[in-house]
Amino acid sequence: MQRRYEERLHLMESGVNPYPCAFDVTTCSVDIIEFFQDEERKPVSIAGRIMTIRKMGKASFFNIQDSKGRIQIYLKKDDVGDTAYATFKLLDIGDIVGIKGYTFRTKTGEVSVHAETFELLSKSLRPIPIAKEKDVDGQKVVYDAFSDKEMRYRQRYIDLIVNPEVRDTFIKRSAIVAFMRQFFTTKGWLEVETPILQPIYGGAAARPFTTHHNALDMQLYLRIANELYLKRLIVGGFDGVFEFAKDFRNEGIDRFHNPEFTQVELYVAYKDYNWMMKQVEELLYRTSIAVNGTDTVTFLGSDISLKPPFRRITIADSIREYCGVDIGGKNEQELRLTAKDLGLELDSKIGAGKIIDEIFGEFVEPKLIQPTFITDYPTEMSPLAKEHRSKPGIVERFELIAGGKELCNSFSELNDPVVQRERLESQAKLRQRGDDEAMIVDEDFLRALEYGMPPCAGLGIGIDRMVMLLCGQESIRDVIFFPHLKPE
RNA sequence: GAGAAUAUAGCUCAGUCGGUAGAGCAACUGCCUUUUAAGCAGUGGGUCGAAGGUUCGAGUCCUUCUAUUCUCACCA
Repeated sequence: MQRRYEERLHLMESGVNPYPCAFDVTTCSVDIIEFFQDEERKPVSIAGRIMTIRKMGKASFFNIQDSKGRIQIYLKKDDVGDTAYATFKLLDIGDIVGIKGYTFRTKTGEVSVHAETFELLSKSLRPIPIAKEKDVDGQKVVYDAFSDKEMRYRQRYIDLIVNPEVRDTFIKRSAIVAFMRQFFTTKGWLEVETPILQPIYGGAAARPFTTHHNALDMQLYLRIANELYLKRLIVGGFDGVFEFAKDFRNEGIDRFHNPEFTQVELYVAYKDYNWMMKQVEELLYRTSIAVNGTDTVTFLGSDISLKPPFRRITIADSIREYCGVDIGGKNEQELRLTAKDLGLELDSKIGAGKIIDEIFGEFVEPKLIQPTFITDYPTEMSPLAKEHRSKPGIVERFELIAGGKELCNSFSELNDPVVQRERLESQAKLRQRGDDEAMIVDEDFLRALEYGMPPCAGLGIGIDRMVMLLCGQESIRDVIFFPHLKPE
């Protein structure tokens, strides 16, 4: 590194600006290769980072990498002159250069750029890890790949330079979000923004991050969900609203959880959860086709088909199917015994709904690899969902499970302000008993409902998990640029 | 929060029974005008994650700490 600092000074002394302002780029690596025609000496101007250098005395080959890929450059002393060639010899892997020249094919058949002039665009002072690759029978073999996961996450910029598949994943993530946004927008729904700093957090069962507003001298929370604000907008008269939202939950970290994560929430007036299931099927299928060109993805070693319709089964039926026990009509005590028979150790504080959720999460969910709508949850587990139109004690709610993990959560939204108040107040009681994930009574939200909210279907989709599924990535850290790590 | 594993050169990794630190690539110096893991000859490069301890002597054994990875718990 010391050497490179000296080189930078040396270049400046010899009249080369190591950090010029701009360079006129006319094309990119993959376009040159794609549109190459042998008879043609097409003039090009291209820029990128030097990734390999092969010096052979008075001529050299090197590869540059731009945002699309790599291309080989041929540089000959006779063409660029003694001074320029001497400057070239001072360059390092990692430096960013601009080249003007023309396209040609080498003796060994590689489409390349014959440089006529080149210009240093940015001097790199730190060596980047070099991964060399070789074609063996058409397969790319990579040697000495930059693979230390901690460094890859801490210094994602290097990961992106050195490991092209990482870049591809994030490009696909962007395409997924762009497609979903277009999907929602063309249906006529409005993209909105709601507060991240909230005086009362709500909309989910989770522990929040707290922060403090100095001027107002008040405690604020980073949102755990945006549900209650979006429903206020439905009260306000919008037919459909959605928000791609960073949410924050103060909980453990593993390969499915990051403390900040992205969720899209959607609320559409006059619809119910049955309608929403169709929307989810259509959305997943079309997104997969749009970004992958196929409706099948491979995740954790399983082929998953996203072709509608997805299987639908009630949570009670799913437990009957996978555990062979019937939970229908059982009270808390009976459910507790059932769970014990299945071998589950349960906290004595949790109620009937939570017991069902535990049984489901332990024995059913991991087995649901193909996309499956689990429907009709116990009311107790779902304080914001509307009572089922025909089944007592049950709400109109579904979760979509795929690859053994929850991807979406949705319900026919509860819009009876009196019932909603009762539900939140019983949450408050759970809270007093020590359940720090129980919800808080949000008086303004209840006031909004009292003015009248139309029937409404709501949906939340975990974007990170959806990207994992569609990209075949097995860790959430591989679909978030900068996953949370402890400080170095 | 619990358990297991890992931490050695810029990167990827060896390092035997405790005896003065090794390789490939990268870097540096030569040679080389169509190479592609370019080649050939030579050179330099280390607080062995941190702090203690045992020992004549520690990369290696012991203790504590830190970070990461994986699994489990909580959660989406």
